[in-house]
Amino acid sequence: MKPSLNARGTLRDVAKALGISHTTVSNAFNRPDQLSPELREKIMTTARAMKYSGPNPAARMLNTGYAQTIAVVWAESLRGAFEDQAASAFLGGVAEACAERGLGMLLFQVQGTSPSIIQAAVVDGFIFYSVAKDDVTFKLAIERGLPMVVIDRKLHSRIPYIGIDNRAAARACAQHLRDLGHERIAIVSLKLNFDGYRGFIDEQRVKSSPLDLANRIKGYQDVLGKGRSKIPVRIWESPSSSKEEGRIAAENFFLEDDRPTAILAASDRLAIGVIEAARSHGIQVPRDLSVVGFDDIPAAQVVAPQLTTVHQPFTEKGRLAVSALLDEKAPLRRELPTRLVIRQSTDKPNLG
Amino acid sequence: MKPSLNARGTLRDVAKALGISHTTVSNAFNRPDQLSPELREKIMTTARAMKYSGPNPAARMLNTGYAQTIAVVWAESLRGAFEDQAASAFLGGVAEACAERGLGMLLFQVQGTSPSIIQAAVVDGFIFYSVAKDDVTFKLAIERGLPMVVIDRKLHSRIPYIGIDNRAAARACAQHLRDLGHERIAIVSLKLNFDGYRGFIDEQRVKSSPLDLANRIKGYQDVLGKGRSKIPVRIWESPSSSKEEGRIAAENFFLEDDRPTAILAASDRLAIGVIEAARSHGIQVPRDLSVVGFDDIPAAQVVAPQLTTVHQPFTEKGRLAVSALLDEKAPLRRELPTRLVIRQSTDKPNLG
DNA sequence: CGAGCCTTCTTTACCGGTAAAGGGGCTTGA
DNA sequence: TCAAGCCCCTTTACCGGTAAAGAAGGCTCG
Repeated sequence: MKPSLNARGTLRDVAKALGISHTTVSNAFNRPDQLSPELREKIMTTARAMKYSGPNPAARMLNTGYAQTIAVVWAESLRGAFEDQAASAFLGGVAEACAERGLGMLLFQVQGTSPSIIQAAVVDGFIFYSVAKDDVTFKLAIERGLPMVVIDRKLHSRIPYIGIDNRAAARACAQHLRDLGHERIAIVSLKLNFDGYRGFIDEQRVKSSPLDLANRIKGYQDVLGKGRSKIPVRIWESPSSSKEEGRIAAENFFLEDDRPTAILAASDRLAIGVIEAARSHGIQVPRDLSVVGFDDIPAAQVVAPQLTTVHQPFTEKGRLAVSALLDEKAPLRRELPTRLVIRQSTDKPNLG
Repeated sequence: MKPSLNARGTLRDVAKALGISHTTVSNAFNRPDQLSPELREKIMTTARAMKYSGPNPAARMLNTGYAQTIAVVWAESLRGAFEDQAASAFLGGVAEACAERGLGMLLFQVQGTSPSIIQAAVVDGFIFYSVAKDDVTFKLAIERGLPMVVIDRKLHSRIPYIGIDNRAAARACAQHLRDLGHERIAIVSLKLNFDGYRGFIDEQRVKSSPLDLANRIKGYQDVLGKGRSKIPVRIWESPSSSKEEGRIAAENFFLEDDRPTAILAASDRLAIGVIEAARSHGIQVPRDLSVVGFDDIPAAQVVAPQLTTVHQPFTEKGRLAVSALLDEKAPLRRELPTRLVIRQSTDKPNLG
């Protein structure tokens, strides 16, 4: 790619062509009230003729200090984010809020990219989505001293946080199953650490997880581990949120002697995978197996049976992230409400 | 938001603190081989101590001419794009290609935003997705003279275009239905013009459409309107691609005396809506009604029955868009291959 | 032993704008 | 009638860097 930015002449060229000061040309573009309408018209005409398309954004930014753009930094694969309806909904909210404010939205993928793009980003602020505390990118962004917001993870006491009360939401899921009468319940967790582990895990791993997502599992446990009968729960950890991972997890539960009558999945995508695995094993949902998801992505209403899940306001989360970044009076930490949506994938256990 | 960019001092401040030339500091960051390792180390330490986090991106860009960022300009609501798996897949491809090249990806929504953001965008090039020929944004971008690519629409003979052969793909869909023996076939079209029309349309509207999407309908017609028996086809136009619109379209076809035995939908989202409408009318797919989609979004495999549709390589499209923008040798116009994927939503017509 | 060269920095000239202050001519009002 | 004020435009000083050329000192090598 050739340096085509200055291929079209500059503000000064236009000024020279008209024999006027370059500041006047600048004013023609930025402060129409500072010059006569006639001259302004003449300038605009000349500019068009010379194919000058307006002030160089970089130069302008150098003066004003504003990029009119905010960055969204994505910890993992952006491509994966676009495939994930939950992530997409969040990004949609950010996009919407940006559009309303006339801002651009710059997307960065951390994984596999040089962290220096963070330093090179021409932006006014950063929104971090699911990055680790010790992420280089995060540190670099802090060093830049620009406004920041972190989503779903309380990374820093001085940096605004937006998330949900995962634990309470998860409790509602588990309670729902318990109310239905389930006693053999299994859990499919999302990743609890950065080691890419896949398999059965114990309570210790949940306790020591640095991720906020662990609160979902803790929430399940809050309900299942107390009351008249403590329910021994098997937990499977999936390294990522996808149908395939959900299927793998389910297969492993199905192998057991005492197959669970219900499965709590930490995301809808996992839950959908569980349902598919059940189908291919001839296990009927919800008759033989109840499944609860988390997130309430659009697909939750498309699968058969429609998924019982926790609705979380992803779009609103995105919108609030922008607000938290730009509005001085925005609160430092904010947790959005969630609600359990009971659809068709849960029912009383079939003990026949 | 306060102007926080220069809150941390500049390259010159660091130089002054060390009593050296500012160029040397610049070199410390950009050309380590131009100075002694010891001095570089000292500079970096001082910089860190002074909370100087590296060269100002805007200033750097002003010199180098590169923003290390490309823009994706979206004609309609970006929020809608994130909800649409087809659009998301494309964006995912762009994101992936950008990440590989260490570029940022700037997203713009045209709708409802001031077009001037195009002029203000600190970018090296533009990818336009489904914008109209007379879109102001598009014109402004041309004026800026930066590299451009247009997706799915041949807007300009000199600007690279990436798309698919909609007509041929659509022919394959129609042929599939015909091969199965269908004679009463209806079409649900995507928008053919910018007037927001919803309802039955005639052939004339298809012919006069300025959009490339019209070629899907033309492709259907190619097959249905020829051969031993011309099949009279009813066409419904939906203003946007969504389940709801598909449902509305289907409802209108179901009202007719001679209900179609098959429906060709111009997108999977429409097709899924059609299937849902059928279900709520007690019409079984594919026994009573065959449905063909277009795009092969992930949801096409999640719905029951799984959708017969045309697979198009969205992610690849995104990747190629970036390549077309940056690689000098990329072809000016390129059409990607598609293929008909036959799943469970189509069958022989039930004439019983 | 001195020319030539490399290493390591510095000087100077931009990049393409914006902002604040300045200045000439004309209107206004006491 | 003359100072004050306004309209329009210009001058000047930056914004925070990069790049090319220059200079001082030490090294190599014939």
